[in-house]
Amino acid sequence: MREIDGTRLWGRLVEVEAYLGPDDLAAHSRGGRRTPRTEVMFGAPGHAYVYFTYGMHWMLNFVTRQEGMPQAVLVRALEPGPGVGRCGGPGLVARALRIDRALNGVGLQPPDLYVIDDGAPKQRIFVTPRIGVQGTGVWEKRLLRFCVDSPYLSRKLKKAL
DNA sequence: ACCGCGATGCCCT
DNA sequence: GGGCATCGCGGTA
Repeated sequence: MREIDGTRLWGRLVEVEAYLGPDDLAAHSRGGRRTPRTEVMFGAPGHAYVYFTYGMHWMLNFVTRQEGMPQAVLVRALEPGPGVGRCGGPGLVARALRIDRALNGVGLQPPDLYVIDDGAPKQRIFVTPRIGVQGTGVWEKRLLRFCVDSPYLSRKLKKAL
């Protein structure tokens, strides 16, 4: 959920991935790498980790663990709320919700960026391996992608199911 | 439907 | 200087 100039921009979480640094070889924080980019992940939970990749895409993550434990959840797909564009993929999520470097490190609270339980019915959660993490040994097989059955999943995940 | 590839800039070695 | 937690296009079926 975001509130920009009094208007709400939101989507319902349908697909996420966990990155379990420092052990996780697919995580930016693997091996305890603490760099200007990964710094936010080493901080307190409940903050946004936003990074830039492929020269054009921003990725939104939520820091999840206590200080010093650099783990985060990547938001891969949302069911778009009213007036929100397609969110089926992490790059599209950031574009649709107008997320960029300005949100890196911010605490998850209104109005800028936050998460709520809107009371929607609970759904069964499916797990699959993560994609785009080749070359990470056992970590590319771990079931660290979590999703619900939804028409708004990312393209690659639909393929994996 | 599937696959291959180019875009494009920043991070880290 | 290599590679990247991606996306959409254009080609082949």
